[in-house]
Amino acid sequence: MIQIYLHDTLKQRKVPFTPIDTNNVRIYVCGPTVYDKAHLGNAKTPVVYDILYRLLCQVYGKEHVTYVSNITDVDDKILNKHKETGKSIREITEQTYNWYLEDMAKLNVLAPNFRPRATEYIDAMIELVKKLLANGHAYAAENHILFDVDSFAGYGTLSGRSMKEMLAGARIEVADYKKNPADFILWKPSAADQPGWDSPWGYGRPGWHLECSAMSSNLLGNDFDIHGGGSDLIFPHHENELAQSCCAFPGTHFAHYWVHTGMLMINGVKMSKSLGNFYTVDEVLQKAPAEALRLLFLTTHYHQPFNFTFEGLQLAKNTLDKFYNALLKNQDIPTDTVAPSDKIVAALADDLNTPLALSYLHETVNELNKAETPEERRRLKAQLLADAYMLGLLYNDAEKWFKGENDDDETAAIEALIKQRAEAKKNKDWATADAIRNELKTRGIVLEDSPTGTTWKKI
RNA sequence: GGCCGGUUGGCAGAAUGGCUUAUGCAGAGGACUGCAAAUCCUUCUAUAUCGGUUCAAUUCCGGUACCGGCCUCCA
Repeated sequence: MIQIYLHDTLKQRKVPFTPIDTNNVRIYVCGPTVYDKAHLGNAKTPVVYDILYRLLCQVYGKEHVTYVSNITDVDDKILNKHKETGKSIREITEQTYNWYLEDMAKLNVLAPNFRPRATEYIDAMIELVKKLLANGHAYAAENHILFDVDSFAGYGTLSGRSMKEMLAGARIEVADYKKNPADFILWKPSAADQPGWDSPWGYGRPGWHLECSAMSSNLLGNDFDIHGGGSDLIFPHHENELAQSCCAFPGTHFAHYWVHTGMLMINGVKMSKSLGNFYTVDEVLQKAPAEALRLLFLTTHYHQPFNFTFEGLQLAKNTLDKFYNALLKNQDIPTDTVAPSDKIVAALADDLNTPLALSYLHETVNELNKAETPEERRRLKAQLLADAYMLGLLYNDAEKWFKGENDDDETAAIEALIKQRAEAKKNKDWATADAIRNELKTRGIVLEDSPTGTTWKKI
């Protein structure tokens, strides 16, 4: 069994990955807060973990991997959206959730085993707060329940900062009822017109970090293998999850490996809602197929910041044109199901080196283009598709990739013109032949002549 | 201010204590083609900077510069 290496945030270096139980490898990834259409950053992270999921399935077997990715559907941003638009909370979260699922499907992200929603785990969260109060890690102040940071010696280890450092440059406005400025909210009161649930501490709602602790322990157990998310979640979100989970379940370690993805940048600046420099997945997909966006995400190592440009998106599209062109030329070759190549698996096992894996894909495509015998083509085509599957690529039909969804009339019209041109070519009437080709080109259709005839593609 | 990460050719982006530093795009030349397109072949260009360790560093260590992230909601 191949050894997987991952960059662990806790150890701040690449380490060999050893699951707690190879029969049930468990991974939890923080999903989006559903209050608005997903932006590119919201899409990049699930694409990265989709690769990790595919790798874990390949190495340990699909039935031995449990992948959980949550949906945050209780949050003040949703509340604000409700105030702005007048739409009900339920309407906002349902709609946004469905948009998110559509985006994920377009990006060929495999469904996790569970997509738990925070509102379905309120009882579990209340239980967690009770435990923390009972064992002295939480306290009540002015109707809030707060986590007592000083009660957990390990606080700050994940994000690699000491309490002193955090306070040094802190810009937080500190509520005066906090014993320590870093104490964070486990449960807060809701006004009558705000969403809330009855609890031992009155009508209220959970603090942000609580849901992931509750859902991970319910679905994966108190100790599980990998916890993932964007690097902007390291502090305070993951630090706080870690603290409250370890304190609620003494003797457990919560996640054994922490994996974080680099931020998506626009013109060298982190893309974020608060800065307003963001693109939604939706609007980007108006300009290129989803697969091009997926491939673009994989051209940079996940741990690095990723700079998004529309030029890059176009290059990714061109790369896929090259790949699909090779598949198109070998359409008639039967597709065998084979295992992914050792090289691809090794590249991904080395902390998800997707750029290296992509370079192998290029090599295979080049070999396929050069292959002379049907046996060779058959072998290389199968290899290419198996390798591409590990990256979640080449999931489209080659012919559809180039021709799109056309109605029969359009197709017939194009083919009639190609037939006319073939006649002209036969008579060496190059002027007519070129005129037809140019006419089609203005309609975005490119012709390719070959010894066996002429094929067409949409650009 | 504190903590963390980065700096590889025209661009994107891997890898590596020494041998030819991938891969893709772009550029140059060629094959194929009626001409194209697609494809194939050949080819030019890079390790921020200054020190240290070493027989040998782009790679390890330290300083400097620049860039970015986190420290507040964020994937």
